[in-house]
Amino acid sequence: MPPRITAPRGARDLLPEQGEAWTRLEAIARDLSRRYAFDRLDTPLFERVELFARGLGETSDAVEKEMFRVSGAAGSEEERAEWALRPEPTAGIVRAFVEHGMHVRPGPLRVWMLGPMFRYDRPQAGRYRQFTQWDVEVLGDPGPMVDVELVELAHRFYALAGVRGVVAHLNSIGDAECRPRFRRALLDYFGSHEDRLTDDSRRRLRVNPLRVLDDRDLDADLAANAPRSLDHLCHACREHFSTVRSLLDAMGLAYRLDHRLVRGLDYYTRTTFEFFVAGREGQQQALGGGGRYDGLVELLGGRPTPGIGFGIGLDRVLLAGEEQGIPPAVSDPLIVVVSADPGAMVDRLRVASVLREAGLRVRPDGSTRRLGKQLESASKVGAHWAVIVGDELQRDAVVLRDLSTGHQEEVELAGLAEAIGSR
RNA sequence: GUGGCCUUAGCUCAACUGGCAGAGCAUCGGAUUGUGGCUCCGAAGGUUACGGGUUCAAGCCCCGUAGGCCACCCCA
Repeated sequence: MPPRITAPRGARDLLPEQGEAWTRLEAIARDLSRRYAFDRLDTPLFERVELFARGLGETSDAVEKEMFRVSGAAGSEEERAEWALRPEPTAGIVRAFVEHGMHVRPGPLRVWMLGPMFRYDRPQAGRYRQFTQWDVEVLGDPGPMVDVELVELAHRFYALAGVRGVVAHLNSIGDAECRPRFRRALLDYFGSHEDRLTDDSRRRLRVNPLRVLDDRDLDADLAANAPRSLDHLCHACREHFSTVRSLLDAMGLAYRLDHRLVRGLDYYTRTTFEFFVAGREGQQQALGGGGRYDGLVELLGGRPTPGIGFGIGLDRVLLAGEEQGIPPAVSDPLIVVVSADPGAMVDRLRVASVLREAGLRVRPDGSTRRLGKQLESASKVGAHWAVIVGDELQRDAVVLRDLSTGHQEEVELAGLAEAIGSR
């Protein structure tokens, strides 16, 4: 026997029994996208490495150590890995925005996307090399109203998905004008305490001082006394953030200020947020996150255009739901068409066809087993109804049996779908 | 990328000190040719994750690899 081939590390199969739950989550995402007036925009699963390097920042973890690289066919010009599977959606969407000159479209562009993202890190529960994200982006809207609209949208998604106790962590990390000052303050502060930093943080201090705040090994007092971005915001950023906060309050949306929330990707400016189940913040289980990126379009060669968006990890939402004991998703009632006559294949197909025409969910039993076996099998696959095709067909009728009660009666074919639908 | 724990049938797990690889559930068939869920009988299902080593003998001991999980790291 040849060696067995298994799924790639960190990638999973979606099994039939999980399908309904995924379909339900995706349906919520699609419906909310529609209700909040976002239009669908899909970009390729892979892009040039250069796009992510420029967009997310050379020193971001996503680029520095998690890039899932792909190359062209052996012998092709692209045999060297020049592409990478997308680690996040924003860079690709902004690339498309610039490439297709979408800045000339009327009004801010509001788009959504749903699909797999890839990061080459070490898998763990809730952390996969391929994971699915629902993403929304708004380009050309400086806010601050839209900032709050997005936080509200995310909250609504979690509520509909049935995850309770989701809390938004919020921060503002300034813009091109004030961020350099904040950066310098961090450099001065951590530079004078360099002996108390981990090796990793010392390295970060040189390449990206903001991310020292991400270090969870940071001594408590060192962290508590560290410069806060909110204290270094320029006037415009301070105004922006203050309006965001008052709008959140007015909308009754709870949030927690998190001074250490700086986000791992360099493109963020001003408002940043991450969503957690309250009390589980420490366990690397962010359910979603996002923020404003007012400089990214320009960075990728477009005209200066503000942007904001978020991504929600559906895998983790599903996990959180399971942990909270959310009842499993149920599918539509199933009807199985059975017959004692092995030759009645056409009859079974025709009856099934009639029911499907009426929108019902039907699987005909194609076997030649005894009727009892067919009914048993129907029960086991979870059918609610059995339609028994037999001699009654000469009178244009079949027997409709309720598999949960055992009650059955002869029903005219013409009224069968209605008879099922009315119960 | 670092450290730790784990891997036996589709699933959950047994297998004494290194001595014939098993059970329950699930699947399929029969008892029962137009009436299921219960019961009884039977079948099928394994390179014990993979590769090597020690041994008369390895699921068990040793080494390596892969995968899963946990803690880091980071994020969704």
